Amino acid sequence: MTKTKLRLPDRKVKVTLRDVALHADVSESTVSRIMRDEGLVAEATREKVMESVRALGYVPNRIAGSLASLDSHLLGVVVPSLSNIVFPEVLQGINAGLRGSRYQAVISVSDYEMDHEEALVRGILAWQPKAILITGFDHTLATRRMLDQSGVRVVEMMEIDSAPIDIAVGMSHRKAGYAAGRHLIERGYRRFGYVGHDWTSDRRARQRYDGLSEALSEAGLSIIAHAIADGPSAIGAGKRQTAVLRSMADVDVAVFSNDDMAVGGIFHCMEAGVSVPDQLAIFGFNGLEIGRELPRPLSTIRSNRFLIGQKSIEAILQSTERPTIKTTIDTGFEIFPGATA
Amino acid sequence: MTKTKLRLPDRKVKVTLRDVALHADVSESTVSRIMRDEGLVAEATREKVMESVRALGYVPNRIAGSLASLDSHLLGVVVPSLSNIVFPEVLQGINAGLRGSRYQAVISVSDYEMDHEEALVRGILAWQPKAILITGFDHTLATRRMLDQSGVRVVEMMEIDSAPIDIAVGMSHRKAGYAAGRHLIERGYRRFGYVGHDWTSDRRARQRYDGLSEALSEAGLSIIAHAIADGPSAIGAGKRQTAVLRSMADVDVAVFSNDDMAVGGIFHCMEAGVSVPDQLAIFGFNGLEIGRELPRPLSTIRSNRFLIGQKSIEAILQSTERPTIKTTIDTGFEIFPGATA
DNA sequence: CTGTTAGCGCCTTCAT
DNA sequence: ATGAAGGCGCTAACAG
Repeated sequence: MTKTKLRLPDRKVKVTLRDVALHADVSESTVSRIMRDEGLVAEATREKVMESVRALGYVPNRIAGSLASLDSHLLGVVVPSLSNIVFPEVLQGINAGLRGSRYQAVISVSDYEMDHEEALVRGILAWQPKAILITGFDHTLATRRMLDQSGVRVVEMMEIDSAPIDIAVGMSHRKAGYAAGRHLIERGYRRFGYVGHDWTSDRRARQRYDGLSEALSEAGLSIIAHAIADGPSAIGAGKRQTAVLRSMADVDVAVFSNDDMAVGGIFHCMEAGVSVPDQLAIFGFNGLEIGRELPRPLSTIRSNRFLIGQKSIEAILQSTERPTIKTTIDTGFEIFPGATA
Repeated sequence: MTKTKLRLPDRKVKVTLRDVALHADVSESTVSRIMRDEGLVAEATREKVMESVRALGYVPNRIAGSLASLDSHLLGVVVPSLSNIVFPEVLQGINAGLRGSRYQAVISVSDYEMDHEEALVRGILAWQPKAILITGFDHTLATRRMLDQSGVRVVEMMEIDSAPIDIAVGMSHRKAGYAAGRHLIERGYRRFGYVGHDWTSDRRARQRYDGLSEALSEAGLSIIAHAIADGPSAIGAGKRQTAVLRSMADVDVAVFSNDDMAVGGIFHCMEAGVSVPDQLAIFGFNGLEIGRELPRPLSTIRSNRFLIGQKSIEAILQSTERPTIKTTIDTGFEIFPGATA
């Protein structure tokens, strides 16, 4: 038996930069430069090396790379949910903004639990991201402190009614609620009902409600009946709570916490033979596709979810160092008159 | 001026394991053990160290940790889209399955572009994940080779009609289409129309169509009219194509590529005053909430998206080493009779 | 129960 | 245009 050093030769041996360097008979740094196409390299050398790369099936190890360069090229993203379609839409905007850049988003879902969010943020920071995009202003104290002290860029998405840690990108939900109120008052509605879902986890719905109340109050009006579902927003919940609302008071318009709930309201009216908007007007929030395609387009407020994601990325890429001044970016909203109110 | 060594003392100096060790007057490995709570440590030492951790605001660097331990605890996930709600639902299942485990999912979106998917997979593999969950069986040759050679666990999600690289978790779309056909034939329908969307990016819709055709063919029937939208599935597209279909032939049932399209069909009928299912029956696929809450519940086939995500994680966690045998997990489907067909 | 010693795989000066 | 040397921050044996 020859004196060969024992190795584990089989398939699973991961091939490293060094293996490529040996195979191509150049130094590791040359291979490194080529893999990152940075610095000058002779065309002949490059080809020789790339051949070795292919031959060995080399895949660079970004973990080692990030450690050495102290730059992970990672962005952390935290959203509360994926079942509410608005958040996937924000993610699409993020994705679109990231195309072509060398950054990579790492998405986490908090399920509307602030403690879980805290754990997620801690876990994300451990990956040394260049930035964190998080939903809203509601975080535990520890989360806020971690984000602040991390020194990385922080975008708080969806709303702009508070002071951000670094950057806020979104719209004023309070103003949206107010605008809805003004709009409906001008259209002659006076007997307002409200159909909503659990506010404890969705403070922005609450803010819209507050804005609505303010507009009504200024006009000497108020919301005369409320029907609130326990759980998250959903079509079925909207349907059931609309029935509840109608049994409570004779309202001429129902304002919903969002389009999902409002679509449920429409379906209830269809089933109950209630004419919309003559007997009951319906107003939502978000501007989802389903609302637009209903036989009678849903009256609602369009929020620009995709734009929020996109602008967030733009803001970060503009400068990956956190400046001393805080930024707020208003992506606006727009009343969509529709035909249900 | 005293002879102090110049440092950059300000906030941004990242604190490392070593800083904590020095501060607490223990060795680095002790701190390391405590941070990972692994191995035995005296309670007194632990507290002393944790105090230093808090005092310094130490956040472990997982990049360095992963490099040293050769274990990233990362799972790569690739879905084609987030706008089609079924994929967020799969992600929720993944998330649920991951809760409590020490793995973290990194999600990427291919936008139904196989070349982009290839780039994503390459990028993910560079992070040395323990597994990759990818959608479907349609990948570029290079993607397939990378996945195969990587040696990591690979789950191909959503469908099970082909041989997987490692694990397949999903349902037979061909059988679902076939079942829909049988069901509708038994209910007496004979003049079949089909409303669909772009097949090139959604091969599973095509498989359901093939299954449907097969069932019809066995009964001596066939699809007598097709209306296909160019773009992706959407309510609006379903609505418009239903109008097209009705102008083409006098069908008594329209089978849709999925529930989004089918809901559009329902809306078209409402607007056009077409009675469902008497004048036109409508059948979808997926079993989305909206279908169930319609005044007349949508007849459809329930797929178990959440379960697919969950089972995929289970399969991986069961053994993070790729075995030689391939596994297929059928998450099934179920006809939901509804009231539109 | 705690410390020591080597790396993990790559990048970044700095030479040459 | 290329190479050599020294880390990046942490973990993994092994001692003790």
